[in-house]
Amino acid sequence: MNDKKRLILDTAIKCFANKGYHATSIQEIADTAGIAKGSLYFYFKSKEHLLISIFEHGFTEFMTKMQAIAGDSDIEPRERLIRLTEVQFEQFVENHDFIMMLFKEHALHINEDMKQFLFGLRAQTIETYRSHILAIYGEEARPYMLDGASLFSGLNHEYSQYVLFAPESLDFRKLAEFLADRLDDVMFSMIAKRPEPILSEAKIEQFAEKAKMFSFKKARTVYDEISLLRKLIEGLQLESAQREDLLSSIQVLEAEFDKPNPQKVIVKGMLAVLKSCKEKEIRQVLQHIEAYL
Amino acid sequence: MNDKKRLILDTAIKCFANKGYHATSIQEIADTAGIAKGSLYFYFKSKEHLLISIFEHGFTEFMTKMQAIAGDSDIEPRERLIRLTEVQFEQFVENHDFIMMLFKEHALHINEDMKQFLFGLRAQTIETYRSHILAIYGEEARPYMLDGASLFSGLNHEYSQYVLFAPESLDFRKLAEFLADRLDDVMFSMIAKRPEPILSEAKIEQFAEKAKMFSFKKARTVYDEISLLRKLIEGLQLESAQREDLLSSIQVLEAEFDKPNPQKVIVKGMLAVLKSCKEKEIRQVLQHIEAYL
Amino acid sequence: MNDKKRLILDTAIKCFANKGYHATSIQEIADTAGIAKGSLYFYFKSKEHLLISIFEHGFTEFMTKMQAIAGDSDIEPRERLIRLTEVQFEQFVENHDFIMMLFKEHALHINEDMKQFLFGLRAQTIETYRSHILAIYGEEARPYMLDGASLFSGLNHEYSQYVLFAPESLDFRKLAEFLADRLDDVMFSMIAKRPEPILSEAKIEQFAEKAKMFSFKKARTVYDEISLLRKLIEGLQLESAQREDLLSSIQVLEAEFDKPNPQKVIVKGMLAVLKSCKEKEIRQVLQHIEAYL
Amino acid sequence: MNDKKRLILDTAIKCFANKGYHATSIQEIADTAGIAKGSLYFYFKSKEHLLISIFEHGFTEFMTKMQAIAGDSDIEPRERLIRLTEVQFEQFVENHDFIMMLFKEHALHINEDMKQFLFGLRAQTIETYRSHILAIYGEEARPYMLDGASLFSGLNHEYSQYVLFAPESLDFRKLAEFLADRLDDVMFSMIAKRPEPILSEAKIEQFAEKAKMFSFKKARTVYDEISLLRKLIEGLQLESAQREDLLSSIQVLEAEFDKPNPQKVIVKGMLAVLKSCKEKEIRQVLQHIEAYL
DNA sequence: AATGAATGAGAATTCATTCAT
DNA sequence: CATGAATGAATTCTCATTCAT
Repeated sequence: MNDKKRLILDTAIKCFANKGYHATSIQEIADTAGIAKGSLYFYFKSKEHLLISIFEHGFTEFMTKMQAIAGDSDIEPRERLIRLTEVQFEQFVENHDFIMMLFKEHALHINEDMKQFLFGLRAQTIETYRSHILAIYGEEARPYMLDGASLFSGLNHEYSQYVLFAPESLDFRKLAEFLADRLDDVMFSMIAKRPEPILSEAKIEQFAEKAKMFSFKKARTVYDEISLLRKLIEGLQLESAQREDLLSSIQVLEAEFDKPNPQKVIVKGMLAVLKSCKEKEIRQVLQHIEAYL
Repeated sequence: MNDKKRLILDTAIKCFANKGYHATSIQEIADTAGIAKGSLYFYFKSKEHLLISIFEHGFTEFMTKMQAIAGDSDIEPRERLIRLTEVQFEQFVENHDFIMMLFKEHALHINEDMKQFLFGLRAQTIETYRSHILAIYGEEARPYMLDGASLFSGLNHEYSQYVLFAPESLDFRKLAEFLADRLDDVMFSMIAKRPEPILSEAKIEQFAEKAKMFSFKKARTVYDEISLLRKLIEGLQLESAQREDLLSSIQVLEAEFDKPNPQKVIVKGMLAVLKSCKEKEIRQVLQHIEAYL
Repeated sequence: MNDKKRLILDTAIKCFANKGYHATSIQEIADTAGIAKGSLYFYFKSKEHLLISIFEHGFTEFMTKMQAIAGDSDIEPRERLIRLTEVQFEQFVENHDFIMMLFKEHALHINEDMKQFLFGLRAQTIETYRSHILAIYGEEARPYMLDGASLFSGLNHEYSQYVLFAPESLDFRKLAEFLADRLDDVMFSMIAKRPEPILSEAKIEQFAEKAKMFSFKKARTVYDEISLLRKLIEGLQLESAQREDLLSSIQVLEAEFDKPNPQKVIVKGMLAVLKSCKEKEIRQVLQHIEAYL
Repeated sequence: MNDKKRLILDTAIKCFANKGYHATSIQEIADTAGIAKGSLYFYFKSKEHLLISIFEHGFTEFMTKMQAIAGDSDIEPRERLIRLTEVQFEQFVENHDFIMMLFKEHALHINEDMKQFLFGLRAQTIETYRSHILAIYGEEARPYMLDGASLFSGLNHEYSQYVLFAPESLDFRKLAEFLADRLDDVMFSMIAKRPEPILSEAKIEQFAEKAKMFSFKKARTVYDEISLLRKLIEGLQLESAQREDLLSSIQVLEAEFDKPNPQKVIVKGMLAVLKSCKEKEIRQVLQHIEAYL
């Protein structure tokens, strides 16, 4: 990577970490980096793409080291988990600003891709912990592997904050061992006492489902929404050409939702057509319908 | 509280929870609430104050219930912690959008007050857990009370996500008990094995210090500001023509402020000239000087 | 129409007439109208839409008067053509700036709709002249109706320039009569001497075809365009979610065009989805496909 | 001419013909030509000059052939006009993109020279036609030579469009003859019927005058400018605070210019204050004053 | 109380032009 | 000659806030 590009990237990370993505202007990044605003656009085609680049670089750098350890089967599982945690903390320090940025704006849903990516990341973390737990504690631990993974993730996340704010006062190796010991504590206890687990594959799945299609609400059925929409549009004063367009898209929409497997694209497309109406109320209804996707 | 005000507040919470504070426009809130943009300003004097109001209401609602339990000494400590956790989850569901908003934009540092407030909140949570730990596990647990509090906080936070996204599939009482059991696991283990604690009062203090003072300002006089300005400008690499322009406007500025009745126009004019410097720091100083008018 | 909206519209027409669409900035329009830049956006959602509004209003105003005359069968055909021409000149003066704008930037192909509209306009003019010629000169003139219409259009266009720049020195009635006399001259001559006509339905059609799909590198069928689109999108680096969306909309698009009566809305909708790609080349292909509607 | 220069020129013509001058970026031309943006500036000192070069080359190429014919007194006048027209059409095909560009953006008034040039071109065309008409139809045609020239120009222009869009389907010789025949029709008719002419030398002159001076400036002294400024500002409806600000800056301005060595900074500053007025006229005056620095 | 038109500062982005290599 | 990185002014557009009604 180009020096200047790197400079911009690093500066942007710092700025985003300080004030958040939205509160940081391109001008600010350029000023801080000591370059002209236009130059930034030579390297990154938009603010959004700058953020995406940050993520790409941040994670590849971060992940390569992590995965080298995670995949090293020479190391015994418990030690591997400890090393993983230790290296994670080291990486936190090394990529302090990047991680800080993530901590600050937990959900940087700039676009759908980003959302999917961040969501997938979390899923992967839990997955890694789960497999380590199975490897460390054996088949007996299977019912608790998801709870164990979540518990460890929680502990990890909590101490990460201390790592981020005052890294010099912590011995990462010791901290990782400490956390592994605590995982031992809860795992051995659960294996011994056999409480009912909280999390199951099904629940995690359910959670994933929900989290993904968030920002959606329902209150009315799609059909209610669609017929409300029709009424609203009929009430507008429109050119006959536009009116016809809108009403036929509503028809298509209805037909699509009637099918056993409505095609997402068609719904999206019709909504896009309907979005040519700027009416407040209509927009709202469209958002609601969008939520059914 | 007025109905309309409540409506705006709830709508805003929902919007902020969906898209984040910065990505939500006042227009959007007004539209969603079905009121005029101007009306919003009748109830809240700015977007910032709207957010602050959200926090005030969100937390008072949230905290009153929590504190009723936390302070009820009739309940035995362990049970109290469980109830506290349970009620917390219930509150998460009840104030779903508000909590979602907090989760999404972890650090809403709109202004210094907000920052202090959010920071204090975290401190208070840890404090509550700590005192409960001491009460539950006795003096032996004292060296581990901070680690215990942090561990519990981490577990809590992790499962909170499941609570937020799929509350209907979780039994909060059972979950709270489960988490208390896990706290038992780690506390008893630590008390038994006496490992070296990770956190100490001193370290927490140090962390607090670091986290708090990330940005700060100090009051200066106009003359301080002006001389700071001169230094900054002298430090810049400029064309001699521009440099001269800038330095002479500083001179005029100083001379003007020295007069018994500085002419506002001249000050304004000189500031306008100086604004040709796009440097962030200089801009800031100019803003400060502008404030003296 | 709102006063302020009208003011903005009129000002914009004037500015566009003076310097052309591209060379006129929004700031300039706002300044000239004596309003704030933001206000303009309250009434028109973009510069492009401002232009579209100008066209809509300009033409409806213009056309209503023209069509009242064109459709008045009480008036004898030759007199009707004269009156049409006369009123056209009067309208040129009344809507001076608007017409000036059209003269200046002959092809304001801001978007495909605009292009189609302007093109249709010309077709309609020729059509009007043609029917008048048939009515005036009878069946004998049929072989020359297209040439006649073009000749008259040419004469008309040429003298329109004088009308626009120095209307006060011209008597529109006399000018219209003069032009009608000249049409007589050429029509009678052609009817008498029966030269080979230059234009035929087929040639006009051919011309229309060419002119419409201009800016196209080569004429392709919809299917070619769609498969080109697929290739382009497959070549992009996209998140799997978006990629899937795009590819399935292409599939729907193909399926729709395969049907005997493709539904316009569905095509529009799919195009709307595909427009999320901002790539220049893709955009172009989308415009081409749009043209098939 | 250098190969590379020719390449750039041709590419630019093509781009300008496709999208218009303003809508085409230098980057686009460079990309299409397959050269670096900077290289373009080696051959042409600006986008404007590139356009001017296009015109120069386009017209010299175009005109040399035309003028060879126009000036060939061996050819009998009517035949000369036909040949002229024929060659014109041939040239249209040969320089298709260049002509297309002219048709698209009818008035490329990039600067005053360009305007004069394009205007002169039109005048010259009319002049050529006029002299041919006199030569063909004799002194009797004198009263109608201007109308005849305009009529022929109109016919010519109209059919040029067909030539541009579908050249392959037209026989240029036949078309030219056809148009000459139509000129015969109208000229003989006018000579016979002696209608009142529409155009006269005086009117053409008047038209030229009007068309030429659409924008103009005249030099004033600083003091004139300043007092104009004061009048303009006094004519504005302003808050008393702002009004005072502005008027006092005008006073300072006047005082400063009265001094033997006006301080540049102060002038600049005052102008900056005055720029808070967004009025177009005021802005203009400010620019003029700025020029005195 | 409520509205929505109006504002203008500031945001992202584009682009002609320059310049060191 | 050629390049492409760098610039910064200008442009379109957004949005929190104000204000007359």
